[in-house]
Amino acid sequence: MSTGTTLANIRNLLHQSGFKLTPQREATVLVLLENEKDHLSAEEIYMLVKKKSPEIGLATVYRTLEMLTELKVVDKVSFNDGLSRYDVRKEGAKHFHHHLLCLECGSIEEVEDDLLGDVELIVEKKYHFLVKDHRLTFHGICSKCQLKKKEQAVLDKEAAATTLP
Amino acid sequence: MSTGTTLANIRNLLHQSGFKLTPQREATVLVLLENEKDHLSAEEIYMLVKKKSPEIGLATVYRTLEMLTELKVVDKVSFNDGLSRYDVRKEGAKHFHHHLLCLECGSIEEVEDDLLGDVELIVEKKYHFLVKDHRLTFHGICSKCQLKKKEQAVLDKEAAATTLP
DNA sequence: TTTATATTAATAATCATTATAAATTAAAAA
DNA sequence: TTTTTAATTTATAATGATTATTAATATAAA
Ligand SMILES: [Mn+2]
Ligand SMILES: [Mn+2]
Ligand SMILES: [Zn+2]
Ligand SMILES: [Zn+2]
Repeated sequence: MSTGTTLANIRNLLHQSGFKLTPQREATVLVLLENEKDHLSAEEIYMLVKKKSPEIGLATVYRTLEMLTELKVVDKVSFNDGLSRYDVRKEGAKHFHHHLLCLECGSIEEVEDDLLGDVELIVEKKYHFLVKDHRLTFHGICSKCQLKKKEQAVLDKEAAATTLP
Repeated sequence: MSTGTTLANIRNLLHQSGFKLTPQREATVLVLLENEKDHLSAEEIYMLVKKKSPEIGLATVYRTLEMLTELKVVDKVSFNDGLSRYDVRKEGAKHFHHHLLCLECGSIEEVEDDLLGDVELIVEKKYHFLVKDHRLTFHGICSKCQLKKKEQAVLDKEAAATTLP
């Protein structure tokens, strides 16, 4: 059902680049693939990998993530919360997807649409900058939190109506 | 000559929010204004502030930066180099400007153009996400480094022509 | 002036990440 | 197969950025 990145693909990519897919690396890759919608930190990945391979070391996870970032299997992203998070790059997608970060609940939604084509052209023409990649995150309020706020506003109004005559 | 943020503006803003502009805070704000094109880290700001007020403490700089971020006087940004950088928000500009990060030389160029209007509309319509702010950074090769690369390619070709007959 | 509050400096503590060194594993050579 | 070499890993120490703590100082209120 998925056109996405598979373990076999990644194994080939590593071999082509002169690396081997050790059991530790395989366990790390599997955790990433099993959670591809998430944006896990190194520590979170480490905890999940330990369930499969309890003997793995944190430094190995960091080294593996660095390698996977180098090979563009994952993208390292930062949402201004003081640590790096890792995002599996979709196999088909030429461009990196975008993010919607909710300022209320902290949720992160993914946007796969290719929205920056025109913008990149402007940047290349006007600034003579050769674009290779991008990072785009919108900060705002997710639909759930907008609803919650509306409901709260209704409750507040009712409460005001009963206390003040 | 500048429609930008001034010390007086910031003093007012602090007072409105119930803070005072202490000498330490003033020194920190001045350093930020004197380097508004840069993207200084807390440590770099601390070093510059120490020239004006050698007795200032690093924690005070951090606290001041946190306050200024809260008041939207500065934006806290991260370029995946492991630390936070601070960017003075232009007074007039409603939207946060964009960045061009060169993967060769590490330089950061600013893009003031409002490029995301249409994109934000799509996000609001399709994802029902209420956009408040954004972060957009392009990764690529700056014009200088493109030139350097071209020149190097010419030199390489010449060298190959003289060694191999 | 006395008292309360805000702010600061100095420093310790924490958290994420990287470096180091010894041990283990896998590949290559003999 | 044994020996040697290189790659990889684990455990742990070190580092670097940021945050928390605490006692001192400055400012405002009573
Ligand atoms: Mn993502
Ligand atoms: Mn900037
Ligand atoms: Zn939300
Ligand atoms: Zn460059």
